[in-house]
Amino acid sequence: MPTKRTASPASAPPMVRYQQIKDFVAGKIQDGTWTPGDRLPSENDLVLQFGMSRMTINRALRELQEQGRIRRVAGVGSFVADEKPQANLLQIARLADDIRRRGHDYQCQMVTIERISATLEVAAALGLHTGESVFHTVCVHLEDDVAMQLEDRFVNPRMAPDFGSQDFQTEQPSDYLVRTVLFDQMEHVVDAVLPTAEQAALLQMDAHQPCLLLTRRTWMRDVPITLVRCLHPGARYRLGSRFRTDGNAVTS
Amino acid sequence: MPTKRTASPASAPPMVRYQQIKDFVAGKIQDGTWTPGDRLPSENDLVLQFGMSRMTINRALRELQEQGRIRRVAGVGSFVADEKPQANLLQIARLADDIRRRGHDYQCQMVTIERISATLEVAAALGLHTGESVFHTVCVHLEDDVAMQLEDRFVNPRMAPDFGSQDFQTEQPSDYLVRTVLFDQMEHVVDAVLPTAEQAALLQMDAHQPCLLLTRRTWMRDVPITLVRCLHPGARYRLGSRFRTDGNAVTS
DNA sequence: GCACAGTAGCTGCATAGACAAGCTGTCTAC
DNA sequence: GTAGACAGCTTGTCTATGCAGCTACTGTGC
Repeated sequence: MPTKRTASPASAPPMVRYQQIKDFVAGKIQDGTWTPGDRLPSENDLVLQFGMSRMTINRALRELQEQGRIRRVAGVGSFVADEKPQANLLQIARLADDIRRRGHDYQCQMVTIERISATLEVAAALGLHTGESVFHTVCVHLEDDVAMQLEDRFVNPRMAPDFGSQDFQTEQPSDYLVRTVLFDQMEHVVDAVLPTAEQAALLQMDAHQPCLLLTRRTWMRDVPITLVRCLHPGARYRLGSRFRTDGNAVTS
Repeated sequence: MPTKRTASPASAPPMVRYQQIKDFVAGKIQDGTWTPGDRLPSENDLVLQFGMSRMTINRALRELQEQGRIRRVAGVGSFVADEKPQANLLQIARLADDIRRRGHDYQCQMVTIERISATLEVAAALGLHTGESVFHTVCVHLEDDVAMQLEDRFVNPRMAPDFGSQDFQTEQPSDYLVRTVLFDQMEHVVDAVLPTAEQAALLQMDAHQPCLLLTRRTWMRDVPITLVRCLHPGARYRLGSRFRTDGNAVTS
């Protein structure tokens, strides 16, 4: 069959074929259809299913492996990787998992759940106009009853319209967003700051001790999704990353 | 011509063909034969030069682009990327360049250059025995005469035996190391701390204001090269990174 | 001198086929 | 029953070729 490039409407991204496969697989993983350890269809299965060349399928899966989303073993197959979505960068994705992995008790205290008018700063960060309505949550993450993080989150209602009607006693805001909203871009900024008196109280710490402030923003196709400010007592938390210059994360 | 895979001796890495091209190009960049902005041979040039298929050349160059080593423009050509070795992560590589890029004045004050016996902590970080000799430098980096970073560095003399005999008035320790010692692995840890009185004095800051402490270690083939502790006044400096989940760095 | 169309060269993507190499389960010879 | 050979499936790599889309240059007509 001769190559027949599907003409791409100006509205949508070009969507080259290997990207379609990447999105297909990433979507299955994202929505939970395929879970860590599951076996993916073989390259030849996907060739038959999508009618593409094996080289195209191969490129898609190879890039997914480079991103750490899947694991491939020659002679065996491809499998959904164990979850560490952003392990390549600062390992912040899952404070809760991190705490549990160390064998400690994790708890989350919701402090605030509300819908407010965006301040100038929040509006700018989320690409909205000042005064537009945004979701706002505040919660404290505890390790063995010691406060590790004060999470202050703003969510663009255009990207997560049902955010306000969730029960955040059973599921954390971050887990809900990860589960329901895909993102393709992320920004981290790290500051060292002193907490306000109120923040220090919520974190059960001395207001004169320094904190790490991690500000994270995420986007999908250049549309902002969420702005989170995570405040960590400096004495209790640090950020780290280790990697090889060839781009592969260090496994140890 | 039929495919004729060159048998790989057990001693050497497999050296698949696209990797040969990657090494060839990376080597030319590393040794300075090709400098940032230089145009690479076109894919077809390399096809002729190496006698490989264009798809093989294409894969090599595409992966080099994903690593940020080269820049490719459809219809124009491939070029050596402007140097930012670790731009994918925290953008810490070159404080001096960063300051100059913002159009400000940069200066470096050497505070200490010495050879000392490794403390327990330093020995552990550099994989040496306590009491072994290590190089130690301290310097302050200034932006428009304002202290931005206090750099406290320990260097493994096995990896950089001539480090002690350099003239650090003309070249910074970090530049000398980047120029002479390759590394293939790097670790970053970020803390929020209060400076000691001595540190605060060197940084011309209030000792009660928080600092970002960035601790970086580098390795070559699992042998530690250097341990650096960079202390930044929290009010004057922040760390940031932005990236796409498809692995490509965000250009803006 | 200038605007514009044509063209050559480059990267980006896709294909079909082939061989290599690793793993697993089966089947046979003993 | 067990050890070893083998077939079959998987991923990894490479080739030769083609088209599409982009950019820079060049020559032509005015």
